[in-house]
Amino acid sequence: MLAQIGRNVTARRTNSREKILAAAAEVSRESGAGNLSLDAVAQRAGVSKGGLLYNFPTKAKLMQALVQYYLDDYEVSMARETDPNSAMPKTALQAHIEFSREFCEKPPGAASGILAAMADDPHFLDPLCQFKRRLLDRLKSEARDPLRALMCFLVLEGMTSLDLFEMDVLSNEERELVLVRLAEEAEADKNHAAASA
Amino acid sequence: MLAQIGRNVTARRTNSREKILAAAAEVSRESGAGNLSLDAVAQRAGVSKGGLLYNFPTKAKLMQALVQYYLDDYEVSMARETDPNSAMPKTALQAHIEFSREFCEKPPGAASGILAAMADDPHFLDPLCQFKRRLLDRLKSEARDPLRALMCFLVLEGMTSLDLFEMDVLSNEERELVLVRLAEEAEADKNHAAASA
DNA sequence: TTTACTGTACCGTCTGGACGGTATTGTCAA
DNA sequence: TTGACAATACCGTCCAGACGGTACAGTAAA
Repeated sequence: MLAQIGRNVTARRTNSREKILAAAAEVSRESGAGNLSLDAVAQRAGVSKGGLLYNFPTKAKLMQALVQYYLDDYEVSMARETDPNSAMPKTALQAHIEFSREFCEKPPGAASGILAAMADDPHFLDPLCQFKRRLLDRLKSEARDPLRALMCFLVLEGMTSLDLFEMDVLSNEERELVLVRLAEEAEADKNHAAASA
Repeated sequence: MLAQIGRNVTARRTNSREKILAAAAEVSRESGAGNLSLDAVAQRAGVSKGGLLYNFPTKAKLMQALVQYYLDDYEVSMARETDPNSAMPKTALQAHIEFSREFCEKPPGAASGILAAMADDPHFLDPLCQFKRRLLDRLKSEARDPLRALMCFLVLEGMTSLDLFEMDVLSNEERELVLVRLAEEAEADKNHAAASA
């Protein structure tokens, strides 16, 4: 019977939530961040509108979850890459560079949810703002030269924002060139930190 | 005095158009980029809805004008600052830095219209995308080192995108530090170009 | 007379979300 | 073990209101 599949209640819900979140990002990308309707999301997610509202009681809750989803994803990656117990722990800057690369290589508009949230109410981006500030502080504190760290941060910020808007301004070669250059910078920082330790 | 200025028909219209464009940006900022309604814009601009639709027959036309308005502003500034006949002609990079500084110093969300256009339909940003690509090519061609130019471009892109989203990530000091650093870079480029000429 | 509007009334469509229902699973006393 | 009840995870329908856009009559300046 179906019962043999260990699909317990929680897993069911979690699955639905993720499906809905992914669907919301897709719809946002396709119909414009400001035209995200619950009906469209529900349909795309293969869920009824009632089911959608069950998981996210209001549209605002959905938007918040969309931002949080992105943040959690980052936080997990960052923790994993910089884990001092791992074989090759990275510095925060190295991890950030890697994450930015992945961000740009992801299917276009994977983070369109962020835009949808912003379109609805700019305050939904407040957690993202605080997150970025904390990240920047960490990058500055780990670097030889805080200004360089700041510049690196902004370069990546520029790159990812172009990507977020799906503005194909940079070629792949240009992107790669920049990432390699930043990686060198990060490597130098790392060696410096190791030497002075 | 003011009456002596022949406020002709065109000027009247132009005035209305600018008032509407400014109002649209304000409304976009206040109610979220995706919640820009024609009624709200008309009210804010002190224009009837009929008058709004007289100037911009459809919402799409308004959005396009919003983007074009920003682009024209930039183009005019750029032409003025880099005019070889002026006393102190700047390089494109120097002008771009200056423009980015002004962008960040403007009243918050002066360019929210861009976000509103994007929220409605991402394709409205196509002209902006092409514009950025042309700018980047110009910066690269004028610089000693194309990669450095690209990095400078991205730093400014990151700075202005944070500003566009009204994410107060950078302090004023940090912004100034970055701007000064970029200005030095641009100055070095300029001297190099002058020496090799 | 033309231009550049104002003001009002209206229409069709879409949207968030409230609501009532239902099937499945979990709990727990008898 | 079972039967009553409750919680979970949805489905499908409905509706008041908002929105973009149209139509049209009026007006004030050039």
